[in-house]
Amino acid sequence: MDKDKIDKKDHILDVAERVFSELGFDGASTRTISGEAGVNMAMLNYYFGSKEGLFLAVFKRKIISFQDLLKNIGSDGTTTAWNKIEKYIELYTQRVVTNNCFQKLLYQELSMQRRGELSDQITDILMRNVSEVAKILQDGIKSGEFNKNIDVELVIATIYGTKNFIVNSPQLTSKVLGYDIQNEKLLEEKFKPRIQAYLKTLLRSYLMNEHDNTTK
Amino acid sequence: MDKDKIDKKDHILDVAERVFSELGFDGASTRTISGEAGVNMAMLNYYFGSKEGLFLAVFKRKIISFQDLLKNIGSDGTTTAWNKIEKYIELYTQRVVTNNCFQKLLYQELSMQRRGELSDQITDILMRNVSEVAKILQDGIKSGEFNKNIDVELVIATIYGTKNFIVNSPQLTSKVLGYDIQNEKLLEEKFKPRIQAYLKTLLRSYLMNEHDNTTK
DNA sequence: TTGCATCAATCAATCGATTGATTAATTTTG
DNA sequence: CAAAATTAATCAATCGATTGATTGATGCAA
Repeated sequence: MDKDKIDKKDHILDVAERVFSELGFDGASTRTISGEAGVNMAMLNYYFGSKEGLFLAVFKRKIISFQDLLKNIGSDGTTTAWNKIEKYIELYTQRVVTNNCFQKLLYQELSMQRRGELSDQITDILMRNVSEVAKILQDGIKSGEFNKNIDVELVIATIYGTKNFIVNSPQLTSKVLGYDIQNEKLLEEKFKPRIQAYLKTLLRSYLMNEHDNTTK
Repeated sequence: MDKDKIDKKDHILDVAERVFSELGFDGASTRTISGEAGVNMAMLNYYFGSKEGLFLAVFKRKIISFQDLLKNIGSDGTTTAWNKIEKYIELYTQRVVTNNCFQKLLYQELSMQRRGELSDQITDILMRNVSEVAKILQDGIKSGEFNKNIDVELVIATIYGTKNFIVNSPQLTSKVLGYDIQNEKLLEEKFKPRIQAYLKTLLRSYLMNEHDNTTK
């Protein structure tokens, strides 16, 4: 049945996403992926053409959900810039919790500039996210809600970077934080509220308190 | 002569550092490294035991000098905690500018948890850096210099994460910042002063301004 | 319905290439 | 000479990919 075929492809993509996330593109062999997915090696090439084709398929499937989520952010005209930032932090951290394997894979791949076409696609999509946040910040400056001297671009680097550091080096951060970042339950119950509260306090301090930031 | 041997080893390490940085651990074959270094393949194993040993040697050479510098900052009893943080930011960003290829490699490797022993060793060494900063922060809290509600561990994640985000996804951040992060001259002249000023302002706001951070 | 053809799906087996590592022979050095 | 350094050649292992054979389901003709 056609449904079975789609389910199987989807299952392979699920497994591939996890294995790629854990081992990277090079480290994840087609044998490992097919083995863990419970399918014959040849099926990967049969369905996706090549290892790289499989990798791209994993990404494209996710990319679609990216773009849908994007539309709900920043378009609300009835609230303050700070409320938008808070809302964004909440949405963003939630997505990290539920997709942290993929998030890791995403920035892993982005940091290896090999496979140029793919890197360009990822960059373009992430740029839309970035532009959205930048717009919120700039609106907040214009309205006087935020300090006029803030470094918009580096604030964005802090939001994404703080999260990435934790997600992409779980071995290190688990040691630093004192609990296992890779445990889903702990991630949801302990990490999520903590980083949400932290990012809100950190950004409110920087964006809304008085300080001189003459150099830029 | 003994000096020649050390020089040759050092030359291999130089080349290996560059090739690893460009291609990652997996992508860099021992043949490529030995070829570009102009030595026989077997010399890598002769000197460093294995590919992993070579990688570790590259890593250790880089990290040791930095750790000495860091310890000197932390142990200075004549200055404030904030001055130590400022000093650390300066030292750290300088390090990133002159070693950004290696910095990228470092966190690339850390984000792949494969090669357990290697990851563990990297984690241990980085933990020493982290602990040093944590100690400065905690001392600042005790002395009343910093807000008592700050999230020490996540502040560290912000310092390292902000930098990593920029260094590890240069394609994206170059677009965001408007200039090429991979250009050494621009990195030194534009990026370094900018991120130094930003991190100082950001952290001073969070660490020293009044704010409630009840949730943690 | 029966018999035949078609086609996607799946499999074990194997391909050539490349990997990191090792050997044994050779050269250099002290 | 003896030890250390260096080499070419080769090792077994693994990689991604491809092959030809087989399966089972489907459609169609008689």
